[in-house]
Amino acid sequence: MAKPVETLPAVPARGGRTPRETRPAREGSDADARRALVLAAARAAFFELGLEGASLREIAKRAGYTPGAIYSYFASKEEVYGALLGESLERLNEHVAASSPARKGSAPALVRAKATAFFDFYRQNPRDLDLGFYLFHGMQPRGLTPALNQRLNARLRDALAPTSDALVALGWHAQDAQTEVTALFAHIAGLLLLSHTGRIRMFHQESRALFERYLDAMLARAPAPPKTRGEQR
Amino acid sequence: MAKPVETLPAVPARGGRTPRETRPAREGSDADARRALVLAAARAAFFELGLEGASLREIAKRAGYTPGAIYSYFASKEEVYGALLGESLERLNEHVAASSPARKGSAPALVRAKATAFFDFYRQNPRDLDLGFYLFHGMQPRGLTPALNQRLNARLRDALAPTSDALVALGWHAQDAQTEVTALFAHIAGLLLLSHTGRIRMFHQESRALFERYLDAMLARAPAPPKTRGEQR
Amino acid sequence: MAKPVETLPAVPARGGRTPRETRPAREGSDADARRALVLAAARAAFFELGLEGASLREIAKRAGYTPGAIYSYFASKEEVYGALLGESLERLNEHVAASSPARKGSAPALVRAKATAFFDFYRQNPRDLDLGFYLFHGMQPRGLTPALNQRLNARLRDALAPTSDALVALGWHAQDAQTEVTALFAHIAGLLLLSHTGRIRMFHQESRALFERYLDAMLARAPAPPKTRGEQR
Amino acid sequence: MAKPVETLPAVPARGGRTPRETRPAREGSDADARRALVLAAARAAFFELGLEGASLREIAKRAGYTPGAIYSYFASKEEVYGALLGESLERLNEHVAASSPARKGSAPALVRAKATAFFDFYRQNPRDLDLGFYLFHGMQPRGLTPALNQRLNARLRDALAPTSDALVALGWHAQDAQTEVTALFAHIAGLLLLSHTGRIRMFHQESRALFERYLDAMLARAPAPPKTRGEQR
DNA sequence: CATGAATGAGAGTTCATTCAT
DNA sequence: GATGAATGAACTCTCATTCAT
Repeated sequence: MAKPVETLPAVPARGGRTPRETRPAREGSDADARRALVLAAARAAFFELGLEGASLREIAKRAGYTPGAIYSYFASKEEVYGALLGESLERLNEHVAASSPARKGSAPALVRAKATAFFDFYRQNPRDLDLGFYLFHGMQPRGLTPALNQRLNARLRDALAPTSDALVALGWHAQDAQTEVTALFAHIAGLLLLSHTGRIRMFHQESRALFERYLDAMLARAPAPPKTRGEQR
Repeated sequence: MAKPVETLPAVPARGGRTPRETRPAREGSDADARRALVLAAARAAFFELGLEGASLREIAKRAGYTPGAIYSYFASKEEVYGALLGESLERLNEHVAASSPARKGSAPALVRAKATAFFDFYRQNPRDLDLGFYLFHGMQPRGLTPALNQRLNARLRDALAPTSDALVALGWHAQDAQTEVTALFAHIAGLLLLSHTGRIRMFHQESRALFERYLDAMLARAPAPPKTRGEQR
Repeated sequence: MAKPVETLPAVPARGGRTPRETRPAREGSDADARRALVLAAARAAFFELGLEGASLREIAKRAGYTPGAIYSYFASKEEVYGALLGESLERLNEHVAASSPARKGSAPALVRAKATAFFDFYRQNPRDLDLGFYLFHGMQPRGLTPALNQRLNARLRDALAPTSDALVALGWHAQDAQTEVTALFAHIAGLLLLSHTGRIRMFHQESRALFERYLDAMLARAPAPPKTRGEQR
Repeated sequence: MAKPVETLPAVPARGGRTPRETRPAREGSDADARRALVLAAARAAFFELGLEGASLREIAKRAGYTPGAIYSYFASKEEVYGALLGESLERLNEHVAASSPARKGSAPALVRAKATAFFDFYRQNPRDLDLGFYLFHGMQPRGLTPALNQRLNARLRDALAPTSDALVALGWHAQDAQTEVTALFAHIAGLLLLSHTGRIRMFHQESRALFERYLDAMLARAPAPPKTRGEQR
């Protein structure tokens, strides 16, 4: 429900000093807040201008810093992006993992729960969808090291795994399950693609209904003879 | 109709220079062919590297030119991109406009024809989808002037209009129609999003069936009492 | 005698056009001259300011260029230094290889010829000695890639080899010969060290006599039982 | 005599902090020790990385400090280098001044004593030779102010003066004496140049014999009619 | 005295663009 | 029409230095 990431942690007004008596309580709290400030500024800049379009100077300006100051918190521009997207996928992971159907035991309900968690995450945090842009497109922009790209891709696979596993438990072949999950992800991405670009506003409200319809269709394509548990994975 | 800049002459096979002895009657054909050569090179470069990732030097190298030579044909790098995407939207426009149902007179068939034309265009020309990347995402990257961005957005709206009009003819409110069309476009974009990035391969073959299912669902939501307002607009 | 490297190749005054009729004669002659111009500017800058002290901006300014223009000729600042020192060692190599004693057959005369060639090269081209500074000190400054460093070290070894071989032919053990050659090199470097820094001027004229005295002492230390030729190398 | 900044207190073993309970009587001794700690760290860093290659951050890290803390002891990075080299020349000065021949009265013995003291100083403290690198080369690197450079040069002249004076006492013209001393210094520098770079090891043991041979040759060049001017200066 | 945050200048490098030839 | 040389602005990043705490 809460959007911890989209909500900016209480950032002290620059220059506003933390009272002395509360300082030793949590060491590094200020630093964390400032790091989050940079991340928030970077998130906005990447959102509007893209990975390469958003210069470090621009990010710094939005955060109220000099470019050099960013390097107190991150080793490189790429690492800012990596921290942002990595943390986003982490939250997605947790969100999907935490979701479970109201009635236990029903396999289709499990699939529905996982898939809906997936959808809802991006519905409630549309900027995270945008952040993963290059990742989802399989792009390799100049500013992104193959090493980081692979690390992020692995995280995305992890996030998709629970839904895929649920489908396998429902009787799908592993490969088909993966295909379906990818299609699902594509659907979500497409459905939300334009819903936050200012192109249309009202669409956003309908998107969930459209998604559920899609989900129903997918579940209706369940394999005819449900396999006995045991050989999945 | 189209501005000369936006017209794409039949693109010669890359590297296939028109031999001098077969110079066609029409003066300036050579120039057009070379212009097209540059555009083809730029299309490939933009596709692989993105708008900012593809340098003019890279584009020129692929076209067999020096960077300076590009300026014989285009005023700026941005204009190369604009010509490319503008022409792509032009072709989309024509493709959608040319489509019509087998049986005339049936309103749903018209919608289906228009929507399918839309889908097939991008299915058959996935690179055009990728080219419109920044446009579809509402981005404003460093290398793209707001003026050009708006011009391109207008073209996209034109391309979406026929389908929207067909829905209105079917009885939808204008605003609802536009919403549905945008959703349709988003669906297409999402469906095709991952189909050419190497993430999955088999999905590509299923995408049309998935699209038709989506289209059926949309038509099934047609407004109860078909209005007789005729053709507004 | 001639100092081809220290002498600047006839560089056309910037903006002075080469007459048209002479242009097709030697393609690239202009480019070579300008490359040499950059190298000469870099040599001077490195000499006065050191490898890290001489900025690309400074080098460019001395050459009458913008920093970016340097990259038309060299891929990096390090490559400028590498070209400079590499070519210097190349000339040293050739100079030593070309030297031979007046009377053939005398082994000590051969050693003397090789060693003197070595000494004279740096005596006549003192800036080359300075250029190799980091190399001779075995330093690994920030601006120098290990790869380049190794390549240059290999070239220096090649230049020292003829003298070492001559000593081996004289009857020294290979390892002793190498030690002596290194000592010789150190002596040369020390002797010339201050002779071109403006600290003293007249010393330069005496340096050769001092060197010959050192050389005599070295030859006087020749191993007692001269080995029969055959097993060297 | 020496400025407090230039005085080097007995350098504590790196990492060996003086325990608080043994705090010596003299106030400020702790501060001096910490200052020396910084100097020792800087010496090592400059030795390995050069003047510009060694960042303040690196120096501070080796001393167990943050960069800002350095400014409690030195006004600038340049001043650290100045203190280091200045103190080195000071020690050289004292070492040469303290040396005297076994048998008093012999003028050549005095020269030999002074010159040998000079050589031995650098033989026993090769890092000091390396530290004076930029000075001995007459370089003006980016990080070195002309003012400091001149101050250090004056100190070097002071250190060379006793030997030069001894030569004058032996009958040389003042100018010739200075030339000889500079040559001597160059010889020392060259002889020791490679003895601590790992290039060769055994050479180090021979260096003194080679130096004495050189010294003999120099003394043999003594002017024919020894002057009786006594002690000028 | 020492820290951690921040600055501003400057580093090497890339790139769209211009222009004489 | 095309080239090669060159520019100038912008980029990411480093570093000596300052200062409130």
